[in-house]
Amino acid sequence: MKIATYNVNGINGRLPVLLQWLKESSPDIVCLQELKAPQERFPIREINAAGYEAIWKGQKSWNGVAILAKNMEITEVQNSLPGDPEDLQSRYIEAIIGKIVICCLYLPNGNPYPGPKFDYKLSWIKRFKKRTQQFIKMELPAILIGDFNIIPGPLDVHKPERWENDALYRTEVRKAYGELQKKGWLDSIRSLYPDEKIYTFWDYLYKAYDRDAGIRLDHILLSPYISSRLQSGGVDKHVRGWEKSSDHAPVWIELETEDQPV
Amino acid sequence: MKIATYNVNGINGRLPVLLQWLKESSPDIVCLQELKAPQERFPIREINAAGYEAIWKGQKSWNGVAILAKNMEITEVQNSLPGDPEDLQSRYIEAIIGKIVICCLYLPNGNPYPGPKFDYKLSWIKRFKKRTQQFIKMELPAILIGDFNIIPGPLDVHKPERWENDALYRTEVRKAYGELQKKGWLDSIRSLYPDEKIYTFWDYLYKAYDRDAGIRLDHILLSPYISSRLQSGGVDKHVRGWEKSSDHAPVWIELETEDQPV
DNA sequence: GCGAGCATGG
DNA sequence: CCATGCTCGC
Repeated sequence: MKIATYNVNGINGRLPVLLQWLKESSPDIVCLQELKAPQERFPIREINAAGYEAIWKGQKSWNGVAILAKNMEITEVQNSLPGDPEDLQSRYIEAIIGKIVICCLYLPNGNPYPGPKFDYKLSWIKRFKKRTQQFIKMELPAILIGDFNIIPGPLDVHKPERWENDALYRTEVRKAYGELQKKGWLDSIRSLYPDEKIYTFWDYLYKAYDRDAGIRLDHILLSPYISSRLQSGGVDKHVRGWEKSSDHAPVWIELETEDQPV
Repeated sequence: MKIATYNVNGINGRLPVLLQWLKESSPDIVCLQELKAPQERFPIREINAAGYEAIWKGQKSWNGVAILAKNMEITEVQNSLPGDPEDLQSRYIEAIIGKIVICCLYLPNGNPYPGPKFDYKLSWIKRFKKRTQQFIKMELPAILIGDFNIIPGPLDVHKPERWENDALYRTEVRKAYGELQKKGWLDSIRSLYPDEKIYTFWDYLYKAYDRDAGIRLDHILLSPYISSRLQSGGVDKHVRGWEKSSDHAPVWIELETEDQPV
């Protein structure tokens, strides 16, 4: 089973690219971030026509997340991150698909540091950790997947020194990312490629993609009750080079299907 | 020789459509209106690549006119309508191409009526008539071509009654258009099709093109010293139906070449 | 650089 | 309905 995440940076402007990628990549489950469209302007007809069911949480202009699945029922569990009823940003949607909990997230960017946006990022992470701990306690096969807006370490950034005081690389958020792993969450892509520079985002500015001046922000974390099923994974880097592409590239993993011989 | 006019409604947004039409229609001389681009953002490279030389007068956001020619030298004579140095709108450009004077115009819309915009339209027309009289007096082969923002008569509008108090159809402007003809200027398209409903513009709103609820605004007027060479003409109406088309359609005529037997 | 809204003009 | 140019966020 192939599971992917793609920060589309505008679902409607990105539709041709998204459909092209779905066609060539054929993932079973896809998490999307930065829809940048209100609930009623999600292109459900075109997504259906491409063979996918979907749930989504839209928002005008900003944020917005969705979960797509091919030939599988999607049971929505949450369409916002629990823990703060005043938080109206559409950054989290959670579903059960074929016994797996899928948590699709678009974690706040947090820049500029320091400031209220960074504080919001930290409090969002705190609420998120609380939620993820519930899956650990319940011993559930669960996947945390999406744009974390966290650069985990020096292998995940072209020039680490340029990012020291950036909210994506601050020690506080990298520490939080490390703590998730201590709790048992496996960074699937890094576990498959422990020593390589890997990026999932290249800025539109300064010809960042041409220079391969990227960062790794999009992650797929596996709970201990599913991580043994990890078989392969990667970044569809070439998609970033397409005409009218997002500034992110899709990231994917393959999981062994449950009823396969061990 | 084929001479055409096309109100492109944004030269840069319209470039694919314009190039497609140039390719299929292959006019020798083309007048464009509503470039909606400043002088430095006219896509001269792409126009050259399509086989055309060009002169143009740009303006940020609004107006803007150009003259294109294939395999002919363009000698710019005016890049604004004489008679009012305070008028900064880019609505007129005049050139000599192969002994013919080409006056490319984008006459003010004039709505709402009554008001200062309508007054501006009338004073623009007055200055324009003065200029055109000079060509008559000099007995020159000259062509007045472009978006006149004048509906000449009831054959040129789907529902005349809806336009009675519109600046495009007011008696003042229709009278001015009639006076041009009395001075010898031939409405080439109307002279070829004296009895037909002919439109060159269909509003983007209310599915005007589907309903054929159009108006005729784009005209090609010939001085007495060239009008005998008129052979054919028409409206490339189908272009209005293309994806991402302008709200106007191109209008063209064919002139007998000078050295042909009479 | 490139989304998305909004204002403005037609 | 559409094009431009502005602001904003990343």
